[in-house]
Amino acid sequence: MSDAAFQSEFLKTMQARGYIHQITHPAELDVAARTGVVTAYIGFDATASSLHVGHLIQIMMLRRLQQAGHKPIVLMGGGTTKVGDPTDKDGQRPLLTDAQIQGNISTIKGTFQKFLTFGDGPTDAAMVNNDDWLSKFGYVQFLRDYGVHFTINRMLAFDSVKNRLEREQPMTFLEFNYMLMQSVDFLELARSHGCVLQMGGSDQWGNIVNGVELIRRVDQKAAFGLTTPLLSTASGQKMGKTVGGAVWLNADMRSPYDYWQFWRNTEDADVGRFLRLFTDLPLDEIARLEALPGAEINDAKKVLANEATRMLHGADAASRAAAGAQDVFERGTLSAELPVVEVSKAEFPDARTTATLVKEAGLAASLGEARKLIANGGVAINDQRMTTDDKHTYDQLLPDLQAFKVQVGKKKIVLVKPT
RNA sequence: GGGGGAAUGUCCCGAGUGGCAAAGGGGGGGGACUGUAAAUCCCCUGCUGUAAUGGCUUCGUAGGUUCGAGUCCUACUUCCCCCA
Repeated sequence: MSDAAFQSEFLKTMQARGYIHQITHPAELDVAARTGVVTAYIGFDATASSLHVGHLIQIMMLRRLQQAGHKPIVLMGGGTTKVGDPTDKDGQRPLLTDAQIQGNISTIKGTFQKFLTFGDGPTDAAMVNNDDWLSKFGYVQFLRDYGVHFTINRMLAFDSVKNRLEREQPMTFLEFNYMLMQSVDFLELARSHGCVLQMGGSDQWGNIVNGVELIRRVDQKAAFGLTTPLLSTASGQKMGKTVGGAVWLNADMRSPYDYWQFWRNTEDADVGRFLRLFTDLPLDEIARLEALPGAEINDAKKVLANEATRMLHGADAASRAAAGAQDVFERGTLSAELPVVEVSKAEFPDARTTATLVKEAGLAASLGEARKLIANGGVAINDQRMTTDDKHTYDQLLPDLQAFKVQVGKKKIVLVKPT
């Protein structure tokens, strides 16, 4: 992919900021993006009630597209989610009910409004749901209209299928059809919206190429595919997994404070890359930030955290998160941004033990785990490191908050408030 | 329809053929060193618990043999491979 000299603003930006892994017809796409409005889409399946940071690079691509004067389409996979994408999976996942899928779509939708401008204008973003067309096909009609264009020989060669077979993991016929459905999506959007480009993660390459070829073969129209590199951290971890599990984008599943923390904890070597991908800062400013020596790189991480949090949760939430972080980590004081867990005094009328507090704070799954943390020196109550499972009476509550400050490790702090 | 194999600590991979709470990895968690980073080193990783050579629950499911079963027997379930 050494398509060094792109002419279009869109592809130049995409290239410079590190979004491009593969493109199907780079030169042609470059011309299209330079001479007119390109309509492009990315599909998102509704497998959870929120998207997570793993989706963020895709969302940002749509944002870059719109910024460059083109038209983004968000495709909600209401129909494809019913089947389940087999890519990168060892086996069939439990199937979601229609109601679950509908629920997930409704809670996911809002995220896109933070990043894109929706409307009826020529470059306004649109949102569609592939259930609208996929669920209308009859089986025989679908096979006759689209099945004829796919050979099993070829489908078996795609990684998503091949890996399963090589690993001797079963792949059901249901999953096998996912690829066709995604190809039909692209064709449908090409016809109804003049969509010419599908983007996605590198694992979607096979699915995307199939759609491109379907359009070129059936409608003899230009169609393109573009994939992003697989995002991992510099030390090889899959991006987005942290102490608290997945990094959700919905505020009710991961607070702005925690979201800010996620970005603040970026590895040194990733700061520049993430600034380019996940903020709108100009490239020269990013170059300056990532060149900061030694511990000063922390300032770049704060900028990253501020910008990323602001884009998703708004300026107020971002500055509160930043101020909270300053209180907690730089001044060692309390912050209203810390999560609060309310517990009942009734069960323990006199006092709570350290282990009980840790468990109730949600920082340990069981009392045994909490005790191990204490034994390892990982627990502090009200900033006092605990080495034994002591009792804490309620007159030891922090006076201003009427709560215990429960800390596990360096970064996990919860206020436990008995009521 | 016939034959052969496989399911292990509910995150994953994977040893284990009568004494096993079950080797070893990975992942995860804690500590030390630092800069709320990485790398490195140490510890932990079934539940419960007066941290007891304690109790309880684990090796696909259900029974059986045995003082004792992940390990042996029977049936069943699911998956893989080969033959038809």
